[in-house]
Amino acid sequence: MRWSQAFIPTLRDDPADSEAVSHKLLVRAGYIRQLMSGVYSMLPLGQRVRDKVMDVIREEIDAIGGQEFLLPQLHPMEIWERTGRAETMKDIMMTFEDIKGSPVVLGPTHEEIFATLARELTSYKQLPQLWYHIQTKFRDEARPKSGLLRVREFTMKDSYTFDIDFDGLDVQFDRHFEAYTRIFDRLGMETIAVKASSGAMGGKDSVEFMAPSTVGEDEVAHCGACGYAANVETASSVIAKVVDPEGDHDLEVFDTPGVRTIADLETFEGGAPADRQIKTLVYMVDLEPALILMRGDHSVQDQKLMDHLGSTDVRPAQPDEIVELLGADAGSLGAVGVKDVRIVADEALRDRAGMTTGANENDKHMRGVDVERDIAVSEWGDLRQVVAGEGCSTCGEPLDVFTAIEVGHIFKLGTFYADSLGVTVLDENGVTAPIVMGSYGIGVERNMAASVEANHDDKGIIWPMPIAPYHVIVTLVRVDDATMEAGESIHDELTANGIEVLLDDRDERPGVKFNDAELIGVPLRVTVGPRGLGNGVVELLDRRSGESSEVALGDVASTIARLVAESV
RNA sequence: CGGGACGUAGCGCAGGUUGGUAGCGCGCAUCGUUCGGGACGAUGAGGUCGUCGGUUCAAAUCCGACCGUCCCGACCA
Repeated sequence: MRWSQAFIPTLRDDPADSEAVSHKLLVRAGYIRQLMSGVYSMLPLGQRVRDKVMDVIREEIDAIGGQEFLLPQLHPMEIWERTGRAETMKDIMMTFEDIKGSPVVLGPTHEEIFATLARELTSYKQLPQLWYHIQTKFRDEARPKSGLLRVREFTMKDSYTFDIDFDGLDVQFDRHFEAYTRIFDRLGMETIAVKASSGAMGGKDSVEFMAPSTVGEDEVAHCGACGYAANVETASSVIAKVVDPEGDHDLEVFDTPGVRTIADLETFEGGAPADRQIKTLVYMVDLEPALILMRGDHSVQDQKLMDHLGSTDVRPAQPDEIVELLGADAGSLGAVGVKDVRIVADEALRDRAGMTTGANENDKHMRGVDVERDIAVSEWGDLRQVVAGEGCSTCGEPLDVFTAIEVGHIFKLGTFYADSLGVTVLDENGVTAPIVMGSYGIGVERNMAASVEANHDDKGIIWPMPIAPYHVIVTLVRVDDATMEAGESIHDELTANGIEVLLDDRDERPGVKFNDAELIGVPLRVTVGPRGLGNGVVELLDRRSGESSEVALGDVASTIARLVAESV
């Protein structure tokens, strides 16, 4: 491809409405343009990378036995009602009515559709199956952000497995785990596989592949010593026990004018350190109030709370709901003496004594609280948000906590879809058995962006060879006849060897061309100019290392073909 | 959905408080000089100032409504 004929609109300045590095670079380097919030056009370079990401995924899923389908983007609402997900996913579903007035959904995912096809499976002899497709998904995210990292229209590879039993599911799950590991490696990313909250899928195991990044939306707790890794939505840790004063503690209410926070009470005369306070939070769980008790210096992890309660209808109570329940405002709340309300206490409060907490009267607190003696705890749970430096629950070494991008997610779905859609086969005894399903997703464009997050420098993108839009860029320092001729012959020879070449034949100053080459991130650059040609050589530059070497004209094609073959 | 910011040429921005012929840089076109790390000179093209309404002799500027985009939070298999 000749750059002079290509549409590669590079920009000198960062776009004003971007924050994430991958967003800035993909726009500046001419890969993408935004059409509306969370919706992007793929320009020619972007489309080439997208295609390559899909190729990598396709190769690895084919390698574990995948059969590629292409399912529709338009779904009848009715099929979503059958599994109940029309309701659970209504907030992100794009819907409209067709000309007859029938409700239609722009597919946010395809479990229902694949499961429907799977009803044609009739015998255990046909199992296992591994089906997948790469298709556009629509999710009306409340808040698209960070360029391609969180969008409303995107491409996803989603695969689905069908087995006669859970042992078979385990095998397919493990194969996907291996395939995903290879995919992210080829996409140039370090990923950590973490246990995730099973969420509303009702499945058993769920593993997320996380690429550490400051712009990631998920937080991961990771132990460098033993390898324990979990989304903070499920992570647990061990903490040092706080030693409470010995002896008897008498309940005592005392005045605390103006004290509204844990920190206030720490510094207040007669107050208590945060780890000797009880934090009382009011939540509405399935529309019923509940008290959540935490140690003063701990935060409740909402997802852990939801998992513990077995409900997704959980929210903090409104100020007026709090007053109605306890008779005081947030800042003066406590659970002592509270009856007929569900009280859930964090494990860190077990056996604690002589604690301080709110007295359910504004500007008053209560000291001398022995948790088990004074509070009618209805259940205990691990509700605490893990913090960096706490002990690993497996080996005790300090945990690291960092943000990461979820680049893939694999689920053991179990028989949820089999049950709701009637996906069954006859087993070897002739008995009807539900098919056991797994589902496995990778967002294509999100992985493009995540790869850029992991592969760039201050000059621009540094694509890993397997997904680079071109393997090599041939930069002509001058566009005189001799240089052009040499450049064209290198381009032709490389192309004949199956190398993808971008020939920068633009009549621009060398600095402009070098900067553009670095910005768009092609891994190899061949610089052709009169200076080298006089000696029969060109310069070969490695984008990532910045190392360059002189290569004789006759050796260019073979040298590059070897480098590309090594790194694709 | 709550909070904040922004919307003026392809891109990045000024102008707005004090209403009166719409500006700067980059990019773009033509010509000339230049040419191994974002050149220089000359000439030029390009804008319903987000939309609608109001105030006014006169609105990019003041007022109102709406639309859009980004950021923080909430939400999110």
